Amino acid sequence: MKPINLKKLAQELDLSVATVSRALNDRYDISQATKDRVRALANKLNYEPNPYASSLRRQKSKTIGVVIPEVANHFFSLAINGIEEVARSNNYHVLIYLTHEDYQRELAMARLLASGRVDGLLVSVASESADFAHLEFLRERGIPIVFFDRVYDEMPTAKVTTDDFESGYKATRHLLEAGCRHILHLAVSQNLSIGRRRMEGYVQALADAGRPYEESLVLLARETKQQDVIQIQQLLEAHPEVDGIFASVESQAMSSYEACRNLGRSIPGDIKIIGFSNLEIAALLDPPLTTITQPAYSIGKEAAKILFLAISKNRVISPTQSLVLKSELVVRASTLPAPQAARPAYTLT
Amino acid sequence: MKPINLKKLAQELDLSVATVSRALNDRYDISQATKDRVRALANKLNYEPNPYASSLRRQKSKTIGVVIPEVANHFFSLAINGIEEVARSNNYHVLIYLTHEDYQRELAMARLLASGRVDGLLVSVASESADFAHLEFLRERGIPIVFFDRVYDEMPTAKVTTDDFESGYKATRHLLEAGCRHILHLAVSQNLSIGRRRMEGYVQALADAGRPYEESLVLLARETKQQDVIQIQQLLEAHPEVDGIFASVESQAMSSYEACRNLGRSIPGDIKIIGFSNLEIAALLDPPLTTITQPAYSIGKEAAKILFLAISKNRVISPTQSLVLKSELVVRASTLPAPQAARPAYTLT
DNA sequence: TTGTAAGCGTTATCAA
DNA sequence: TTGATAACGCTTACAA
Repeated sequence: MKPINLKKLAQELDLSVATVSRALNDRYDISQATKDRVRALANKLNYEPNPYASSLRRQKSKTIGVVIPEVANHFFSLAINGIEEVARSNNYHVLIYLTHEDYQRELAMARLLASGRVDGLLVSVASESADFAHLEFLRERGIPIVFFDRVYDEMPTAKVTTDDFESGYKATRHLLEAGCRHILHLAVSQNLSIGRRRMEGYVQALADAGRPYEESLVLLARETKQQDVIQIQQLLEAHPEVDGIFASVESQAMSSYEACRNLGRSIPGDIKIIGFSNLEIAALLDPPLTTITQPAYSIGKEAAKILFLAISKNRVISPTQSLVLKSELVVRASTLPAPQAARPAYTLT
Repeated sequence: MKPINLKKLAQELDLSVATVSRALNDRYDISQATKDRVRALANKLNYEPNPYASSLRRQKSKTIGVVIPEVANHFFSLAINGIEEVARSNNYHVLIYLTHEDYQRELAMARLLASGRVDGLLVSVASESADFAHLEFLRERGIPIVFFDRVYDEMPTAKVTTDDFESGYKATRHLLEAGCRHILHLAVSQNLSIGRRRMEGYVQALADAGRPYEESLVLLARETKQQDVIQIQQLLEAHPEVDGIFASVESQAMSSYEACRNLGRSIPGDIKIIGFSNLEIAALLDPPLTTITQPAYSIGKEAAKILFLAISKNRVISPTQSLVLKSELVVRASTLPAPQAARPAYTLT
């Protein structure tokens, strides 16, 4: 069954297509009587306007795009929740694109979005991406872009991030205060500014504590989780002095748990671990994981709000609209300082 | 800067719009020479066709919709991964709609999708939904629908599910074999066939073991996680005989852990727990959680494949294309039978 | 092999 | 207050 269109409604009502269109759009120049008649029939026949005809004519897609590295990740799925919420309340639709951290895919997606498919874009860039001409191109085409979390610093637009330097600093200082002397940093790609900032926080905290920064104690994520685990194990064996791990990526904290388990190192007895994470169940891990938790839902929501402000006002987004939200340090047993408390009773909070 | 369109290309090349269009679509009736000329300029100017004009004319949106209850849930985010993979390889775009288990939202979304916005739909219905007229309506409008996991049984289309009866049975029998006598079932809404099937498996396993089915030992999920925890605690206090929990919903297993912890019940000493879950870190929980794990990525992928078969062949989907994939029982410490092994050494696998 | 023109369904402009 | 008509950018008969 073909969908109803304006023409059919118009025929049925013995009105012109234009009048029907205006009635449905509640224009001032149509009489209440006809509006009522038109709406009644439209409802009865379940008329729904063809979005593409409308988009073509209005040059508005009523759609935004969300480009993220990954969706099977609590941070991004919470962010999507926030984004979807705002989009829905603006009667917008959401197209999802996953880059899987692959620059080529990000490039291909940018191409596809260049011709009006979306009215705006929320982007968290792939860690592989070093060149951003594809995003510049979209901006030149007039598509507003708001970055969140993994931002492309140089573009003069709004970015919603967290206090990554402070978080890296806090995390490292927390480990130092818990008695760690040799802290392994499982870092985010240094292509990304969040990676560099967290790293800077780490380095600064070490310096402030009079501890040396050792390049050999920094690892980047590999392709697969299994490779991460192996990589961490090898480093822990080569550097038995390591007594703390700061994971800047959620999955790396989990890999660290596995590596420690495989090597028979106790947490937090032998090694203390802190990780960036949005997993609700961090508290249920063995041992409960101390986390830096980002306000992922809010990040998505605020980024979307900024985007819709630009879309609705038809204005360029200014970098001054950028937002830096605060992450939270949630201390749990994986960084417990006292050796005698290495295995807290299960019934403790 | 306005995007380039066919007209501009045509002017520049001194060709007609039609010829340019045909050249770009690689039609047989255009000479290689012009094809080359056209493509060269299109590339140079970064021409990208307007998708909505094309959709309008071809009556094809090159877009599918995914309607799911929630994205911040490992099962669904893995399924999306599978879906996105297949969509991308078919050069399709993916619109995401989250119902948050709310029937009204599902209804509103169905309306929006009724007029050609998508060429097909992948749906996992909200647990609140009892009436499915909105989905029937979409089908009548000629939009192919494939259900996955949370299916609407009565519609004659393909459904991709897992062996829910068997899984419910296996989970319950596993608890019984581990020595449980009174098993609490944290069930999925009985509106949903997966809810009913898992329940039937639970009931059958009890019957086969000569155990009675007690209605009071079945709970449904509440609005919030906190409510779930409280509800479970209350039941455990009212029914101190409960020594096993079968959670048909991932989050309910976590709530059970919290409830047990709050009440000082040891797992698996006092209470053994098994849960449907796609969390990779089930093994890192305290204690590691025994799970029924669904092949979420494959479910998404297979459902999408069926949908694209229908879209590309322009054929109706037959219920006979339905697929039932197998879930896996992964035994871990949360259901360890022997009391002396209630707290396995940390270094054990 | 290429051009002309119609049409997809909607909205905007102008006239009545 | 309503109607006729053009236009959004693309594809496709049909003509040349």
